[in-house]
Amino acid sequence: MERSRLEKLQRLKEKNLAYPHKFQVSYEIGQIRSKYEKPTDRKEVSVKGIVKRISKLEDGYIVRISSKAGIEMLAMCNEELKTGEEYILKGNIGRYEGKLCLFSAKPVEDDNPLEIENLKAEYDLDPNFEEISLAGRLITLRSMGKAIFGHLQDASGKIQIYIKKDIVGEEAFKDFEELVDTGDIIGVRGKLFRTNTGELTVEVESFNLLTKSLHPMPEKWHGVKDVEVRYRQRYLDLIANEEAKKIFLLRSSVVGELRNFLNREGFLEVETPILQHVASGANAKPFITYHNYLEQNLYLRIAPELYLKRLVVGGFNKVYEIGKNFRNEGVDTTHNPEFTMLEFYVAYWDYKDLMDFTERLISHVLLSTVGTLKINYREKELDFTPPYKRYAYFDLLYEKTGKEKEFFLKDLEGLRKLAKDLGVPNADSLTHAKLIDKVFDVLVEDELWGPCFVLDFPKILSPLAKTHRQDADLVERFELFVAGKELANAYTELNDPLEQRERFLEQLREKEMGDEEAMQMDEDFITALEYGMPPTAGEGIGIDRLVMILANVDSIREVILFPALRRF
RNA sequence: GAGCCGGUAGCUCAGUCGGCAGAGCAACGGACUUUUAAUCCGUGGGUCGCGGGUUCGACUCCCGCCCGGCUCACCA
Repeated sequence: MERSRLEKLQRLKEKNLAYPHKFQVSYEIGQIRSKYEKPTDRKEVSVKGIVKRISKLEDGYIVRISSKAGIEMLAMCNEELKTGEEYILKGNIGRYEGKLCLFSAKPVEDDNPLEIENLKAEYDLDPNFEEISLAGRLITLRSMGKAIFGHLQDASGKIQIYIKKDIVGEEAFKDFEELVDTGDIIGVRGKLFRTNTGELTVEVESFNLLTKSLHPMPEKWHGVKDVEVRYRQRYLDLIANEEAKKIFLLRSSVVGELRNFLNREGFLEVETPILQHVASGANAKPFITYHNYLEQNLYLRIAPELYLKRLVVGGFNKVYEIGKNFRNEGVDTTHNPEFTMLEFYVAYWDYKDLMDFTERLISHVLLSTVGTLKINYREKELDFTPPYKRYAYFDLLYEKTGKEKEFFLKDLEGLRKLAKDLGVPNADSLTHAKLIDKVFDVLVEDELWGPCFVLDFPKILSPLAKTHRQDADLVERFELFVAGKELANAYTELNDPLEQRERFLEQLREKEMGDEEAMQMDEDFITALEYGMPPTAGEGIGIDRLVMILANVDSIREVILFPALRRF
């Protein structure tokens, strides 16, 4: 804690001004901005302006340009402009932190450019001295002597405040100067106006310090870069780094739109146990915990699958759950020990119905969050316009190796040799199923860039999927691949309890042969199947990975608010 | 778990060959009533991740440990 701030807090306490219980706000910051700032639809325009200030970003420059009369806006530009020079800039009109901004701006010759005033008149409305009260964290302060400017911020946006000695009075002005720091949370009451440069601003008539920050804020220009601070103290990341905040707002709207879509399609949202007696439904190592009263070990679920299918047995024909799964495995850029999955099940559908449905679901999420089906990921385009390409599992392997399905399923030693030649680690000790999986991984997965379905997996990889109607070696299963990563996994569900028991037994044999991730037998689930589960299809979608793709980030930690880290 | 890279002021980062620990922002004092990465003048601020070792002398070289990043292995 910083000593000067503690001393200020002490004085606030003496004046009985510290930590008030309530401050009435008339708007959220983002609300008042959207009331007076119209959406821009990215129209291409040319604007005339004088360059006032240039700031370098990682990629290009952000430029403040001004009209002759001093009205200002921003421009994002890749070319280096000269301060003080007048340019005509052509670009797409948008907003950056609420301010009008010309994106992809390029200097051009144009005999009929707009004035900044024209754009402002169109998109930025006159607040007409509306009386409002707002609160937020004070993130910048610019003292001019007898007047002070600053910005208040919350997750919805930021807004400028203007504190004038004449207006707030001698004593309040002195209090502000002596007791308020950047980082404090303050409430203001006053009139909305626009400054000479055109920025929406609260002319403060009175203010209250609501909460003192006892630590200085991260640096305003560079933000917080240290990932240890960003992940362990995510609140600082959210305050200081606009990009980080945007990712989590995006994540929230993705999850919201998934719910909207599924609810509209007649699905029922349910919650199933996270503490389970049997860790099954996926191939993974579980976390083990202990329940004192029950006097037994429980597992944190590795998947909700077997419980959701029990609900289909119970007559809930369309169910879904969005929730955490827990897997006691490595941590890296695509794996966090707890991660969020959407799983849904539909009675009387098969996996082909699910492919069509997946295309509709993804389309809905993309259009309602990022607003387009074509996005850039890692410098390459991803086009989610349906239909996605569909490839049969063994066709992909045949293309790469010239070998047919029989080779992979029957010639274990030949397969083992192929795996070794491909450099698959521990090829000598892997089980048959693992070998196929690894070989597919090495040969094919990275190349599945555009969204595509891989379908008809070998049965030995899929203990819960129904045998293929045309080929007893296969199951009716598909995975959706995007950017070389598995994004969704789905199949026609195995609903024959006798066959399901055999498949579990096969898994137990795999476990004995050294596959630690082979599935556990779930007798209670088989009992449920014995009562009869209708023909059903089910699917799981990794929410974290979906958000990674939409946010164009390559680490799962960027889309999880508090990712798993070692205790410091 | 292995290999490589990193940890220096509240934040972002420099620190040469082993020779007094640096800048910008933030903070503190002062000027400034439409500024906006405000500007101008001045001041203070360090367990150089932790612990050993080498050396007259270590942020710097060596060893061990902690934390993180990337790559790999396991996994979605």
